[in-house]
Amino acid sequence: MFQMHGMENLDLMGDPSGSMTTLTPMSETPITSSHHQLHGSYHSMNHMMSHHHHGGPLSGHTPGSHHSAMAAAVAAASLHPDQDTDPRELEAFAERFKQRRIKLGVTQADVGKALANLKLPGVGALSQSTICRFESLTLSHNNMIALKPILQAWLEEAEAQAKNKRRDPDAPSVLPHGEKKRKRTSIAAPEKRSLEAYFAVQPRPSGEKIAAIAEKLDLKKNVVRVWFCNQRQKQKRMKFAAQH
DNA sequence: ATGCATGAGAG
DNA sequence: TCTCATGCATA
Repeated sequence: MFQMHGMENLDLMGDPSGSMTTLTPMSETPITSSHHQLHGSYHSMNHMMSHHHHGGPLSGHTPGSHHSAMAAAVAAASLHPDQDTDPRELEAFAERFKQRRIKLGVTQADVGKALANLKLPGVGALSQSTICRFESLTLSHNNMIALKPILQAWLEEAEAQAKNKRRDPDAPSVLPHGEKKRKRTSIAAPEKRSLEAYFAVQPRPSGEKIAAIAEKLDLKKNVVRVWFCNQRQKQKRMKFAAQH
């Protein structure tokens, strides 16, 4: 149970040129998102709607002069860096968040949608995936820090309204019909094991190595490239980060 | 809950 | 090309 699949005699591991590539210590300002999109009609809408995160509105300054409710959140985030960037604090908050969210009878998807209603500058809706990942700490440290004040703002708002026993029967979504759906490639277990073996010795293979691996495993080069990218991202997620 | 994918931004 | 934030699709 340890088959080194397609690693036979392919010199994919040797790296004479010492291509250690970058070791970026996160020099940018990856704060949060700004995108609104509900359901995917990924047909012709796929390259125009998508997302548009990064360098988001929360990246350091408030465009224009529109601080309001978020000013508090932003202030909190910058006035107590220690507390807000502390992995344990994040972990504690994530747990509290989830518990209170459930107490309110709100789903992860609901929270994501509700964020858009908070009208915080540059803060739109988020997906169920992201809320789930926040709660389970499976986001990067920076991402957790960026999302915390936003989710905290939502939580406070939601609990305030819960007291007033507010209820809003929102209209169920009407899924746009018959649009092409994105298909998810599934990498078979044997191939995945090989990829993991390669990754263990070379997490950042060059384009040529990727091509070689792809051919060996009979996978699209892009699939292999993306697999490595996602694998690297995984390594950086809080859960496995040796920070706590 | 998580696998594979997209796209903006930065080299 | 890579990273990073994020999401659709699916198990």
